[in-house]
Amino acid sequence: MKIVFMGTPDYAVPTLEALVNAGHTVAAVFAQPDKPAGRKHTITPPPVKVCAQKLGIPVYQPVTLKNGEAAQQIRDISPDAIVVVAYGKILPADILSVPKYGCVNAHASLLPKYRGASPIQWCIVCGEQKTGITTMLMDEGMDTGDIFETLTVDIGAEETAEELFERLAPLSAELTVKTLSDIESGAVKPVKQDNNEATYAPIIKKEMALLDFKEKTAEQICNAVRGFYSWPCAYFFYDGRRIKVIKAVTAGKTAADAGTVTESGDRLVIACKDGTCVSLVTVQPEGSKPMTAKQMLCGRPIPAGTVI
RNA sequence: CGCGGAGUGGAGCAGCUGGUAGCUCGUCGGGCUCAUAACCCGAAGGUCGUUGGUUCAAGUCCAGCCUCCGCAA
Repeated sequence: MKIVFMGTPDYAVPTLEALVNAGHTVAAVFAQPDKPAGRKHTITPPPVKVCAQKLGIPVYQPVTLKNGEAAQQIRDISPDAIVVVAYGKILPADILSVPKYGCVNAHASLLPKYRGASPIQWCIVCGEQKTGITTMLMDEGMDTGDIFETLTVDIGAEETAEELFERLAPLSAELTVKTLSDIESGAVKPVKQDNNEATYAPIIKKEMALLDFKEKTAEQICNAVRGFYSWPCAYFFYDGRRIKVIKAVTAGKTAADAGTVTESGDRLVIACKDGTCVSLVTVQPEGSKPMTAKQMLCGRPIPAGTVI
């Protein structure tokens, strides 16, 4: 099949590679424009672009798809299908209508649950035990297209978003290749989503990862720590300094008010909502490397009784 | 030239206005105890990232370099 691939981050790279390995002709790759990144603000190309160049595929990085220019470029290429994985832009109707097989998107959730930009993180933050990959025929909405196929996976009890990303990326590639083949052979028909079941996974903002020990249970805190790792990373403030929480586990019950530090020594335990307790195992104070809570307390004590 | 923090005994930190270093934890030895990760006593262990400069004297001031990290993107 002649394909135009659209994707940007690491997560999309395995799919691009899989398409090529499956024998498809990837005629062009669309990725977000290069952006300044890192401590020095060096202009950095997105991973998909790097991969495409290595494969010798022409790369397009339009700032917008809405002015018709990209649509014309794609019409000139005249692909059988457009495959979209974590591209980061909504495709306008004049692009959606170009390929005869339509635009196929692999979304990292079990649609219609967790539509939106950050399904993987929110699944974990919300304490889901299962998630998956859904391939769908894109329409103009946000992940509202008709579903082709799904693939379900269990989420590990201690799995972080970063780990889940790495696990899902190749599965996404696998399902995408399968779906394309099934579309071509007519083995699969798109099925409408049940909009009443839809939930949303909005793009994550830094502030969302601020831990509130008073309003969340220990379990919710732990889920947030896992789900927001490694970006932006769950955190709280103490003494004016931001402290990231890398790893946390639940730690029984207490009668102390939520937000109170109940143990400060070998462990750092904080009371949460409903009498639950969370033990912060690995933390990273602003400006420092990650360390155990015990190590941090040696040099920067947080006395028991302190209310966070 | 995006902003900022940091490199001090095994770990995490303190050390203000310059006169050879301190805290918590750990380690080792001893003691208490039925016992202990608890407690008490004691000990070991640091060319203070690196280079050069200022000075009678620098971890402490100045300049350069290396490395790490947070923000931002």
